Amino acid sequence: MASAAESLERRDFIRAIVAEDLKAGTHDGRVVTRFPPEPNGFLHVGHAKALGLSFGIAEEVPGARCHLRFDDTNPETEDEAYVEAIKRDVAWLGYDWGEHLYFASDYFPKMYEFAEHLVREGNAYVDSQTEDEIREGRGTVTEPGRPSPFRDRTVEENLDLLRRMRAGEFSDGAHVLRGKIDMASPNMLLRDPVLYRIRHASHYRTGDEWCIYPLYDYAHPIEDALECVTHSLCTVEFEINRALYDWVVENIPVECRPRQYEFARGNLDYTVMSKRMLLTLVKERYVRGWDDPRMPTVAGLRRRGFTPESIRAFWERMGVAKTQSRVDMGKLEFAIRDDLNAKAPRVLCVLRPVRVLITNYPDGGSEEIEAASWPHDVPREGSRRLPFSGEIFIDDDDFREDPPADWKRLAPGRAVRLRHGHVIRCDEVVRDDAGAIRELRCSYAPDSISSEPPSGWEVGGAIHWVDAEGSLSCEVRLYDRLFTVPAPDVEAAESGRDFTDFLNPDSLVVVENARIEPSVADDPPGSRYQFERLGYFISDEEDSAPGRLVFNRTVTLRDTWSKRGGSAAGERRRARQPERGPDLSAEEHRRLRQAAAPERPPELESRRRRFESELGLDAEDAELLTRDAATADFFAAAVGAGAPPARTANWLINELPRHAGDRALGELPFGGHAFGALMALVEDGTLSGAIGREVLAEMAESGAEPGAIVDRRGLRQIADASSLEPVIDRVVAANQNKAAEYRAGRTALLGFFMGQVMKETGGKASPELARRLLEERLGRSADR
RNA sequence: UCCCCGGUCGUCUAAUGGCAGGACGGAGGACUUUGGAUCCUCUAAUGGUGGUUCGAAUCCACCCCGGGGAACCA
Repeated sequence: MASAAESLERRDFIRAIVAEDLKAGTHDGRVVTRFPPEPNGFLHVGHAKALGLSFGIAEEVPGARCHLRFDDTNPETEDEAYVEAIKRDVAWLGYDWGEHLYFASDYFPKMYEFAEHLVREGNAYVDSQTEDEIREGRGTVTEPGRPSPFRDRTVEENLDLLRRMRAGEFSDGAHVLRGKIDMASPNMLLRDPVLYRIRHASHYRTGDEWCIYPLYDYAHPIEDALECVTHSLCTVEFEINRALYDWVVENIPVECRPRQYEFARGNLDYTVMSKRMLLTLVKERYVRGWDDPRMPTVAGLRRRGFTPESIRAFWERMGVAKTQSRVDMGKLEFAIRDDLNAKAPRVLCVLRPVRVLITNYPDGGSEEIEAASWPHDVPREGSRRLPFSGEIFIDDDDFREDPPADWKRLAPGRAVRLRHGHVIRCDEVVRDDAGAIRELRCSYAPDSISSEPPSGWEVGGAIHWVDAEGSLSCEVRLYDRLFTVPAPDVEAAESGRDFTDFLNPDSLVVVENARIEPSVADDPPGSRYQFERLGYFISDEEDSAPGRLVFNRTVTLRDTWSKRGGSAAGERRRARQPERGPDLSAEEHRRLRQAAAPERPPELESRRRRFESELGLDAEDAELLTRDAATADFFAAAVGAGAPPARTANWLINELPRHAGDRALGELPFGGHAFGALMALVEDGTLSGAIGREVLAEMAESGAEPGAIVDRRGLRQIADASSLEPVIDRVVAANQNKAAEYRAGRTALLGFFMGQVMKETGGKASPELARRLLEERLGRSADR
C-alpha cells in the first residue's frame, strides 16, 4: 500500500489527495476513478484533460483502475453512434478501460429501487405541481423557497404514486419525485431537487422499458457508489452539486462511499468547447463534420494529424488546478511539434510552384539524389531518392525580386542551395504578357551537392524544391484557427452576437496544385511528414486514394523569421480591466461598519469600556472581544488566571479562531483559564510565539494543560546566545555559498537561514534572538 | 442581490509560514544544407488595503475582479 502511494507523484492537488488517501488507507487502499461521458456528442480536447487525470491516476497507481461509463440518463439526446465514437477516441488516446465499460442505463432498476427506499425513509416525495409551479416555489437566490403542497404526503401515498409513475399511468410532467431536503437552503440544488421525471421516450439502450428517468444529480452518485468509485473527478461547475451528491450517497443503502473532487476544465484559445456550439458547427455545416480538422474534437485533432502522445503530453505540461483558464494555442502547437520532430520523416513539397529552368544543366539530363529522411540531429536511419533535372519548381514564397536586407532565399543575382541538391543562382526573370512571373532562369554550380560552391557564389540559405517532371501533383489543406477571437463564447455573450459571427473565414485554405516528391506515392493514408520548411502534414484518411494525394497541415514550423505578435489573450484581459477609483482602506471600511452597527447591550458596552480602561486594551480589540458574552467571559477568565491582557487579546483574535475551526468557544476542550496559562508561558519567554501556537494546536485537539504539553514535549525555547551561537555557526558554515550571496546583497536569504536554524533546533530557537545573531554573523564579511 | 469557488510572469503552473521556481511565449546570441531542431543568456508575476508574525503568495479582516448557482440538461 505504501508503495502505491509512493508511485503517485504529487503533480497536482488531485493527485495529492489521492496520495494522502492511499497513505491513510481511506478507501481500504483502493483507487477507482471513472470517466463518465454522456453519449450526445464527440469528445474534445477538454475531455482529453479529464481523461488524462482519471485514467492517468489509474495508470500511475498499482492496482487502481478507471471505468469508462456512459452517463446515458437522458433518452432524448443520446445515441449509440456517439458511444462508438467516444470509445474509439478514448482508445486512440491510449487509455484502457479493460473490463470496466459501464452504462448508467444498466442501473435503472437499482436507481428505482433506491427511489422507493428514499420514499420509505421519508426522504423523497411525489410532487404533482406543474413544472412552472415547482420553479416558482423554489424561491430565488435571495429568498427561500416555499414547501410544495404535496410535500407532506404519506409514505404510502408516495409509494403508490411512484409505482404508478413507473407503470406508465401518468403523462409526461404529471408528477415528479423530489428529494425532501431543505426548501430554505442557500444552495438552490438542495431545495427539494427533482430526482425522477416522467418521460415517455425511447431510450437507445433500454427502449421503452422505462417511462421515468433519473436526473443527473440523483443518478451520478449512485453510479459511482455502485461501481465503488473512490475519487469521482469532475469540473468545477459541479462544485455546488457536491452537497447533493453527498446527500444521495448518505441516504441510500450502498457499501461504498465515493468522494467528488472538482478541477478546472480545459479551455483553449480561439475555439469553442461547448457541446451545444460544437453541435451547431456540425449541424449548420460550418465545418465538414465532427472530425473536421479545424474542430477541437479528438476526432478532428486526429484527422488534423495530432498524435495521442502529443495531446497527453500537452495536458501533462498544463497541470491541473482550480483556477479558470484559457490555454494558448501555442502550447498545443509546441506539444505536437515537439513530438513530430522525432517522428515525421522529412519530404519536399512545393505549395505554389514557380518554374525554374537551369540553363547550364546538360540538355535532357537528369540525376537522382540520395536524401536523408531525417536531419542530422534526429538519430534515425532512412533516405529516399529525389529526381533532379534541368527543370524544377520552387515555392513562390522563396523568390523575391526586391528582397529585404536579411533575405536568405532566391533573388535576382543571388544564390541559394536547393535542399539536398546543388547551388543555383538566379540570372533572369521571365514574365508573361500580363507581367506575372512565368519562369526563373538560373545557373547551377556543378558538383555542389555535398560540397561548398566555388567562390563568388554567396549562398544565403537553403530552399525546398521538386523536380518538374518527377514530382506528383497533390492537394494540400492549410488550416488555421477556427475563430478570429480568443474567446468566441464570451465575445458573443458580451456583444449579443452569435458565436458563429466570429468564425475565421480563412480557417481552411485549399491548395489544389501543390507538387510533392514522388517518394510518398505509395505510403498509406494517415502517414505523417514534415514538409521541410513548411510544417507537419498528414495524408488525409478520408479523401486520399491511390493516385490522389491529399494532405492536411497539422501545424506550421516555428517561424522566427515572420514572427507574429504577443499573446492576444493577455491583451484582451488587460483591456477588460475596468477603470475604477481607489479602494477604501480596510480601516475606513471598519469605521463605516461600526457606524452602521446597532448599539450593543449595556452590559457588554460597560465591559468594553472596562477592558479598555482597566486592562489597557486598544479600542479595536476591546470592541472585538465584547461582541458577545462568551468571548468576553473567555477573555476575562484568561486574564483572571494571570495572563497578560494585550497578548491574550491578540491571540484570542488572531490565533485562536484558526485552531478552533468551526467550533464555538464553548465547544473547545479547554477554557479561558488554560488559555491564560499558555499566554503566561509565552509572555515570560518560556515559549516562543511559534511554539506557543503549536501548543495551542495540541490544546485544541486534546484539551491538555499547556504546562503538561510543554513538559512532555520539552518545548522550552532556546533564548540564550551561548546555546544558539554554535547552531548559527554550523548553519552558516554549511551554507557558505548562500552566505556569500547574502553578503553580496541577496538579503532575502535570511529567511532561508532562519528556516535552517529552526530546523536544527526543532523550532525551539527564539526567533528574535536567532534573527539578531544571524544578521550579526552574516553581516560580517567572510572570515577565513 | 444571496450562496459557493477562484485570483502568482503575456499564458499554464510550482512554492502546505522560511531562496517566488519551471514550462510555453518573447528578446538576444551560438550552431545549422530546414529562417526547423538543439544549446546558452535575458525578459517578466503574488489583485488592493490593513492586521498577525522574527519572517506572509501562504494565516485573519475588509474591498476589488473573475467563474458557477434559481432545467423535469449533464
